[in-house]
Amino acid sequence: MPKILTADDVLAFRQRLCDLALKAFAEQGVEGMSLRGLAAAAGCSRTTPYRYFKNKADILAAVRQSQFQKLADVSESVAASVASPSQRLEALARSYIKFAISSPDAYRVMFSVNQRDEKRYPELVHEINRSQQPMMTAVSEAIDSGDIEGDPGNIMHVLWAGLHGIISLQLSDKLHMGRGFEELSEVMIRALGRAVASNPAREAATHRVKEA
Amino acid sequence: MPKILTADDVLAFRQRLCDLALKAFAEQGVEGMSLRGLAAAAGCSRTTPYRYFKNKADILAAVRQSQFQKLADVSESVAASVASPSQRLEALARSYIKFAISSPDAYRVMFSVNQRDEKRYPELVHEINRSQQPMMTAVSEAIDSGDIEGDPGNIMHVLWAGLHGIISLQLSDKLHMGRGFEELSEVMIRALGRAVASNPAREAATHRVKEA
DNA sequence: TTTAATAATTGACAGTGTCAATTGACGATG
DNA sequence: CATCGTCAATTGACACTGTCAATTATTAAA
Repeated sequence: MPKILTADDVLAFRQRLCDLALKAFAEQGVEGMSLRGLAAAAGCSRTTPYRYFKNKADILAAVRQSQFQKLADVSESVAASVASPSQRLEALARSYIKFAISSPDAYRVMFSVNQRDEKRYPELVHEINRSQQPMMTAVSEAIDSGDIEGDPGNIMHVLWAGLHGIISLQLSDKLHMGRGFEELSEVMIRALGRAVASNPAREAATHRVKEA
Repeated sequence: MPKILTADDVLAFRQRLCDLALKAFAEQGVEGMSLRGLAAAAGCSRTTPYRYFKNKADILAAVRQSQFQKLADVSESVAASVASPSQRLEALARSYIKFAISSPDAYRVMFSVNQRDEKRYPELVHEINRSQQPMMTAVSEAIDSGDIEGDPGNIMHVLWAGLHGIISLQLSDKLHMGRGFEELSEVMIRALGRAVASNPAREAATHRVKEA
């Protein structure tokens, strides 16, 4: 162990702890993710992590930030590869779903965790925003091109809400039937696309569940 | 304190503890909801709750069961008051949203809580199912009447996923703009209605749901 | 080699969930 | 009325946890 930690050493150990934390979270939930257990798994003493993180909440925030960063990266990459705003929206939705399903524990730690004082971690907030921006931009462009009408933030949130809802269902095993999830994803994606494409002002005050 | 506890006494104390638990959860989250704090608030000693509940998880399950029971009751009541399946679906969606928004803490404890081994609490599972059944029934009836086509469970889940997504957004303060939530709710409700009513088989051969 | 800085460890404390042993209250019984 | 036996309630205790202060170990600089 060197006397002076290089910045790389610090980052490496932080990343190592984050990986162990995610694994512990996946296996035993937030409760089971104990600092002492983490330290033991890392092969160091109990309080060593305190030199790299302020406290337990700090570690959790770092874990979440790291995962949101991954999601942001892949989203930006997907967004850069599709020109048409509407097709880009669909591609983003699919990659979002793929990300969640292929890393269920990451998705869980990102969203199913106490986000009471999230704003105390500006870097985390930044990554969260960055992960949403590609979808936001696609919606804005669709609005500019006249395909959609409404507030970009709100529309983006509706899309995201639908995705999040169906992903949550899948991750908590509410969908038993094997290929139910793929079908539902398609239904949801198209339903939301249709919601975006419609003009609520025209249909005015009466809302219908069914339309002929 | 009487020597022999009547069944009513037991239920009363359980309910009392559940109320205190919900309050603690609302104020300090799951972590802050400590058994000792609960006991102190109830005016009894630390281990007295152990005579009424097996452990902490048991209390949480009871709290959630109690809330799901409320939701099931109001849903059944709403369902009984609307004959038309499609209108009933819409009414159920609105009452569902109203329930969540007027009791945000209850909603949070119902869904944003570690549901790892939920199946170990059959009564809780029963209330959860009961809370979903009115919507399920409405969807089934809509299918029987030919308005909709597809698997009732899956369609119900899509509806629920959308509602849950937008409610989650609202409860975590992601929607800043004052009346954003009402607008989004309307968009979501109509979008989902349209999803149910549409026939994707015509658009693409891979997925199906259908229209009137 | 000595020194000063800093990484890492250990000690300690308050707080938690939980079980075992103890105390306390009360209806039934002699 | 006094005693007993039962069950509710309390206290004691243990193994945990997060976290800070004090201590030790390590190593670059002098």
